[in-house]
Amino acid sequence: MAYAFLRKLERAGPLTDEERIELQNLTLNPRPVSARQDIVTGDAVDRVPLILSGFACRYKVLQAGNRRLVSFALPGDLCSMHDAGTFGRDLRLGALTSCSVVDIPRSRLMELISTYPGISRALWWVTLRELSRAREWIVNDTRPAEKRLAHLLCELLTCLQLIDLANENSFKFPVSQSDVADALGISPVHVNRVLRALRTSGLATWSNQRITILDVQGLKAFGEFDPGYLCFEGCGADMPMPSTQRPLACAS
Amino acid sequence: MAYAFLRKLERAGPLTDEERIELQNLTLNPRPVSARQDIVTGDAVDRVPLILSGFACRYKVLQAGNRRLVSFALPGDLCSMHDAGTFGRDLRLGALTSCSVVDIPRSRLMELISTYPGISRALWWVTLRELSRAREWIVNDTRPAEKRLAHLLCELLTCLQLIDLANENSFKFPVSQSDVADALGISPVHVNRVLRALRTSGLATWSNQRITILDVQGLKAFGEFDPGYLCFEGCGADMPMPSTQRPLACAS
DNA sequence: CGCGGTATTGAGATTAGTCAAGGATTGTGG
DNA sequence: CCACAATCCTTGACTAATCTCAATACCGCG
Repeated sequence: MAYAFLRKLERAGPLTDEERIELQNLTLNPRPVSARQDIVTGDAVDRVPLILSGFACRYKVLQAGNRRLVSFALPGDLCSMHDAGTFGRDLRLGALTSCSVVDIPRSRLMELISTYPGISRALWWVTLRELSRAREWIVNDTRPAEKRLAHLLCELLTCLQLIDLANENSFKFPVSQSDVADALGISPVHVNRVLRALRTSGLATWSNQRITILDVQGLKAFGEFDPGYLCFEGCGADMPMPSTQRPLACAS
Repeated sequence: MAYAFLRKLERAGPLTDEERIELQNLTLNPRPVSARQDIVTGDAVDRVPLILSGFACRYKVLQAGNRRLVSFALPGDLCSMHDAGTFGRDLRLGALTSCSVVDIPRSRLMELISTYPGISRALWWVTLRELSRAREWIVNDTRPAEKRLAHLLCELLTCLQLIDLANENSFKFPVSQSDVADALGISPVHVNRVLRALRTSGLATWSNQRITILDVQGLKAFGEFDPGYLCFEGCGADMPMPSTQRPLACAS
């Protein structure tokens, strides 16, 4: 179950066996969360949720009553780690499908960060990646709906491939069109229409909870998708990093 | 000139006199950048730009040729500190007005982070704040244009007040409506129309490069502006922080 | 089989974009 | 200090994108 988590963190840079084991130990005793439920209820700032399986999202409910997702949370994603407390208090974390979640004590995470440079670096990387992705979503919001959806599908494909939840050109996606609408900031009806347009163009299809990209290169080009913002290259060897004990160093 | 910079960083938590002096020393020898010019040209990853005066922005140019801002950079803002290198390579930093900028050697910043816990914490805070703001911009993108602009004006007022560039209800804003359009993801013409609507509603005016909020409470309510996402409360005393030497601790 | 949620489609309303023109403002050089 | 150029602002008319409402079809599940 910890596979996706480790797989993802190792993108930041190599982990030692010891670090891997410590991280793996964090993933014991998961709890189920059923679809459409909030994963964090109340002000549980002392625990950091880690998604082990299922699709979740960070979101906010606007005054008009509509919801806007600011990011998806996929298996292996550590959520609201740095933005609980005074940060991101207004954002909620909800399960889109039924999920398996582990609540990691924040203090335990702190210990690991203080002890293991690799873990410190990895968690730094997670945060910077979030920032990069958030900004890409802002940019994506200025594209027309069709490109916007194309871009999102490419992002999902790429991120799910990383954790072996997608093959070369398709992935299971048991999420409603309404959820995607809230992720894109457009209406559910329009999602449906745009989806048809992509199907008609021979770019992608979505049926039986499975999204299939018929023309991967074509969809990426159309959606102006450049995976650079996903920071899969990790912190990079060219980055100045005076000491792995200093998380900031990793990214600066 | 370092006033805004220090003022801002101290929001994360108190700095010692020594830390303050070190930070102040970073702001020597600024260079001018004229309006409409990129502040960082080429791949100058070894230097971190700090805006001392003027309005700048992080932005990206889309395939269609239009530009989208992902954030403003105001006096005192340290830019692309953590997202240069592999992070945010596709984002550019441009001056909206003529600016005064200092290029801080990245290595020097690293030294300070490793040496001073207060500085380490402050720079961590800067990053998390950026994330929080980016997500708020995503949310704002789903509001209708009028509310979107209202929200932005509230954000600007609040952020500029912090560095004494705004009084109770107005601030100088020598930026074009086109720039605001790119920040909101709407057309310049529509910005103008929406502006008129706000004026007609008696909420705000913009003339002579000065934005005046006629009804601060009204505009905030209309734009659904809640300053929580700006993280002005800093890292908070309630946050677990095992050691100030560990930047991650501050925010987690 | 029937029910509830979801998907799909159409028609009309609304929001926002584009194009175009004229007016205002700013900056510059004589 | 003025004239000019350039940019920016403002507005109107039209177009395009998207939303809302509503009806129907589909699907999984009990």
